Amino acid sequence: MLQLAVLRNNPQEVKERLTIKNFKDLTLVDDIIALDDERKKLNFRFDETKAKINATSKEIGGLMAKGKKEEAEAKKSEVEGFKNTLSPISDALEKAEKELNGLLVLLPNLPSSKVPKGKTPEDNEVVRTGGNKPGLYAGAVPHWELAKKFDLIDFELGNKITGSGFPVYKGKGAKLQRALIQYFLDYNTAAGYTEYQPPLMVNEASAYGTGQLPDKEGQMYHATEDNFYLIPTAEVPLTNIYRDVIVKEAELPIKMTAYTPCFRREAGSYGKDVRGLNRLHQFDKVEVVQLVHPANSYVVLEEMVEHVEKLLQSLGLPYRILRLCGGDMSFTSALTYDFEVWSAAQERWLEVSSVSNFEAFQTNRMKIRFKDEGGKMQAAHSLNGSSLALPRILACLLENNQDENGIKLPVVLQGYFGSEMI
RNA sequence: GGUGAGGUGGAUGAGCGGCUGAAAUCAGCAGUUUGCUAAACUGCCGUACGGGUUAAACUGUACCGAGGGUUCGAAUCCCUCCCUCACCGCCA
Repeated sequence: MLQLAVLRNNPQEVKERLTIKNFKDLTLVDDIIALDDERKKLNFRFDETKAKINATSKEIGGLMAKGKKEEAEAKKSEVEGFKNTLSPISDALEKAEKELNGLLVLLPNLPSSKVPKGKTPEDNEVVRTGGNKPGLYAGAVPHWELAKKFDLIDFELGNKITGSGFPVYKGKGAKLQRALIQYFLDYNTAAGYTEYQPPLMVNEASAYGTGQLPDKEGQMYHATEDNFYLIPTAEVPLTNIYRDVIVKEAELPIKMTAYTPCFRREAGSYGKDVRGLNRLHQFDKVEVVQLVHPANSYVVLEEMVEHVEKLLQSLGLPYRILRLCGGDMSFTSALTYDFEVWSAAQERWLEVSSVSNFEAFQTNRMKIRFKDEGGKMQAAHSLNGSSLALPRILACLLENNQDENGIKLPVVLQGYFGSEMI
């Protein structure tokens, strides 16, 4: 949620930046400011009237104590009058506040100045690439066939137990998952992130806090009986750890990491896009989240990008880093880098990580704040990134490293997995 | 799931329906003094939205788990919900 002050101080600039994000409904900005003016007026009148009521009520107390009943009764009817004028003001104020909030959450975050203009994924900017695309041997096949050949993943079994998009990992496949998770977490904690094991379901307030609600209601699994949502990413519980918390300036940056399964209903496409591990309803991911001082957030963003990049390098996967254009960015982000790895047998890039700076968009809504040196309350900035999403990493590891003898694992995983080859 | 107790400021913990935005203690911050890995004393020490000011000062309103209600007036009474603790039941 954008800060009202930002809109009020510079509505023209806000509109220009929203346009970069391909946001069309610019009159919303003016509507919000007008509504806020209205709210202020009502608020003033409300306070004024309430002050009279409070003062008069106090007098009544004094009069009663002195036994001056008649005067007290007169005051009572006076208060009665104030209350009658108050109630329409109070209703209007409540309505204005609700409307204001309702409109405010419709505005996406402003893109940072680095965001390229553009509307579609084609307009994303390739920042850099790394690694080499492997030349595959003649018998190379896509990962879903490798999964079957080596008995690593049973997709049909998942269909039976739950439904499509819920694969069953078994044997070496299951162990490789565990190895990847362990490696990723160790890599993150070595970089100073504190490991967490958060709940996999969150309440409404948490889903609202990170911006999944009200925006993406249909994309989350909803346990209606208890009104809990299955987390679509560890970002939700991790960031919410600090919801409504005023931290000390010296505590920043706060660095958190967690492995969790992620659940996404993903109303979506069919065919080759969702084949095998490409897109799932349940998948594993290790996430990193940082809460930082606003002055540092863009430096930290670059650090996080580098952090994820080195992780990909250590796995020996060819990758590219994209700076997302305005039209392809998420609602909440100010600047996002996507990481894609090359799936050699499918001959396509697969997104495996997304690293974003949200500036104060999430923290403003969640009230994650700190007191600066001048004693002023400020919203911290929040960032997060995947390090990494497992399924597509697994797909690329299998496809890119296959040869006549099997599948060779990168050195960094061998210790965790217990052998060099599948 | 059942029964009972309870949810107050960073923490502990008071709080007859008006004098309580909230005692006290601890922690924290600033200063004074004695002086030296510290003690004593003094002051400050919640958040949000307004008014006001060049900026302060000053000032209004709201908030004592959440939402309703009673009342001239509610942290204090009533209702609903949420959560915590204890005991019982069930159980990995």
